[in-house]
Amino acid sequence: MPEDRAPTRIQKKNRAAILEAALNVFSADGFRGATVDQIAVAAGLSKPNLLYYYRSKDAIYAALLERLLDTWLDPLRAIDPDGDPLHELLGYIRRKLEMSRDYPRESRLFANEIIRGAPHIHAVLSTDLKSLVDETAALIRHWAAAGRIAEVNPYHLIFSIWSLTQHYADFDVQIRAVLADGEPDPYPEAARYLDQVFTRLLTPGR
Amino acid sequence: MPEDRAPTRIQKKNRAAILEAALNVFSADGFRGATVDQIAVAAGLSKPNLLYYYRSKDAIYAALLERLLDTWLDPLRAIDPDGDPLHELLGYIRRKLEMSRDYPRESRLFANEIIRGAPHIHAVLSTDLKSLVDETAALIRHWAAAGRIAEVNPYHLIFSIWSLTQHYADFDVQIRAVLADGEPDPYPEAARYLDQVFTRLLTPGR
DNA sequence: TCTTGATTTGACCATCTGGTCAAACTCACG
DNA sequence: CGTGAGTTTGACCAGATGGTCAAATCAAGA
Repeated sequence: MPEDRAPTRIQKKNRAAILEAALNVFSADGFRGATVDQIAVAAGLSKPNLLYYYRSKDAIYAALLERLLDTWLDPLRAIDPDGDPLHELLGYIRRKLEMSRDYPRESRLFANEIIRGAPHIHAVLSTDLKSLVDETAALIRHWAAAGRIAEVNPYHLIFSIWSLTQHYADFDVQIRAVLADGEPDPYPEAARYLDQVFTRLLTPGR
Repeated sequence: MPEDRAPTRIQKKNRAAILEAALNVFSADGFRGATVDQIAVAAGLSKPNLLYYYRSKDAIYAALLERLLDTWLDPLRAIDPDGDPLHELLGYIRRKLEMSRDYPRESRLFANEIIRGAPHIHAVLSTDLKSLVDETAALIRHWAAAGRIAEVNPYHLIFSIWSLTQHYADFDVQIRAVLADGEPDPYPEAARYLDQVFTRLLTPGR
């Protein structure tokens, strides 16, 4: 599988199928819990065939993480420094919550990686992620200094947004077990609740 | 290993050592990632010796989860229905955050179990946990109806408390990677931030 | 001290798992 | 159609892993 040449039609198709299958398997069973055979079957390939496209289990996992990291941070990058602060932040929260709803596998994949100590992406966290968060924190601080939102610790604000939104994907079973009686879909109410929380937190003036 | 007779001194000592070692290993590597040998070594026993005390890897894991579940829910049970609502809820939040700080292994163990779909404790979630949450939700609703705290969805309030506090244990590496510059211990600031969030959310009267 | 049940262990096993390899097959293009 | 690169596979391997077992060792009460 020459990596310098342009990928053939079959390469594109199979690589895509492998990553899709790997996302299913890794997010459900974790890195150690997943087996190459499982991924191969899910991708509709034999094990040696899969290893023809990715050298190793590690390589699949690494490719998957890399491809997803950008998508995952896009909502944060989409905050407009020139927009209305409260509107921008509530919009970010809404987008993150929608990502939990629409991409729970991705959320669980990252959660698992971080819980394990981020062995594969620690470098990215303390460089790319850190700078992105530093920038956003500066922006939030600037907004607060101008009196346009309340004074809050910008880093912990960001952590709390990540935590609250991703919780609905990562702890889905627990949430559904507790809410078993009523509405089966927790997301509409979650959206209302988070809006309430952050509106009350961020609205300036006592 | 007679299970009906009273445990001997050696049984007590070794079972405790095994559970302590298993907590380390399972919380760091997950169920599939952990090996019986690893746990045995960490407990200072040979593998067959360990399997003399617990029939299987599954049995160790089950015993560990069972022993921890109660401890984990104690702070919720400690809420006093006759106390001051805001004080009780902020106290619960503080206790949960302290548990994240002092028992991160337990937090990660549960997080891992839930993310995997709670295969071992799903029954407990939809019975014991659910009733405990239902009770607390009723209490919160009652407080809100009496105008003593703001009107909030009590279930999502509880979810948000779990989410925000456990985040500091489960996503520790990420938090420290992002905060790398300043104070190495995020907990004091986290406590202040969470206090601010929930005080603003719950204080009644717009 | 003797005896009996509790404890410990070395050797072993079946299965699973990540990965290899040579050979076979397929596809696109001249 | 012929050909060479790209693709697929059955057979295989070494190491890891959960678990077993008979035999050896130890602890404590009679």
